[in-house]
Parts: sequence; structure tokens; C-alpha cells
Amino acid sequence: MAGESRQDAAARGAEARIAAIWAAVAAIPRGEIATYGGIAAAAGYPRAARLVGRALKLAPASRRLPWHRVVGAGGRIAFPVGSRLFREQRRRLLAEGLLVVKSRVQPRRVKDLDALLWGSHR
DNA sequence: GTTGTGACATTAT
DNA sequence: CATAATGCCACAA
Repeated sequence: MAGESRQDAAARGAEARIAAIWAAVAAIPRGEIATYGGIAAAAGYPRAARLVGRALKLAPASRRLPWHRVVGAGGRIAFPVGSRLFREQRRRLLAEGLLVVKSRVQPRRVKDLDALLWGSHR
């Protein structure tokens, strides 16, 4: 029987990786973020961060992936500051209650502890 | 088959 | 903070 070539196997493997990455991205909870490296590791391919970027670029819009929740190391948005995609990602993150300052997503932090302890109560 | 590039990361300088 | 060097995977020229 016709065995598959190495290239065929490689292509098949690539599809599996892409699918695993899409699944990992889809699993990011609303209001939270993950890094490219983290997604790669979660998908079972540590140190393949670049693959994540490629997978997202190839993802069809119909997939409705929360791609905006994927950021670079240290919470950095991976697009050039001011570019169309940069603004789009920042807008979506802000819409989920995340704070974005200078191309960087700020760590989740209690907004106003005083209010939580004293103010909102009555 | 080699080279350059990319929605990246990590470490060193 | 910026650069450079490596590692990683896929793809185009």
C-alpha cells in the first residue's frame, strides 16, 4: 500500500498541532489572558510559541477564537503599537475589563480594596 | 538544500 | 530600556 511520505506525515502533524492550539486558545476564560508560550505548552508543544502565532493567523474568523486573549511574554501585545490589529486587540481586552497600558496588559489587580471593604457596604 | 522571515520565548550582555 | 544569540516550527523564494 502506498505509504505516506515524510512530507505528508509532517503536514498531517502540522494540522494536528494547529487544531490543538486552537482548542487551547478557545479554552481561555473571558477576562483572562494567556501567553503564546503558555498556549504552546498547553497544546502539548512547549517552546513552539511561534507556531501559536501562525495558528492564530491561519484561524478563520468563523472559528470565533478569543485570539485577543493571547499576548506575548510579560503581557505585551505582539502587534506594532497603533496598528489596526493592535487597536482591535486592545479594544477587546478593555471590553473584558482588562487594563492595557502602553502595549502591555496590566496584571489583574483589585481595583479599589477600600471600596470593597468599606464603601460598597451599604 | 539553503536562507530569510514570522501575531514568540528565554537568556545574556 | 535595547540588542544579540539560540531555540522552535512552518513556509516561501
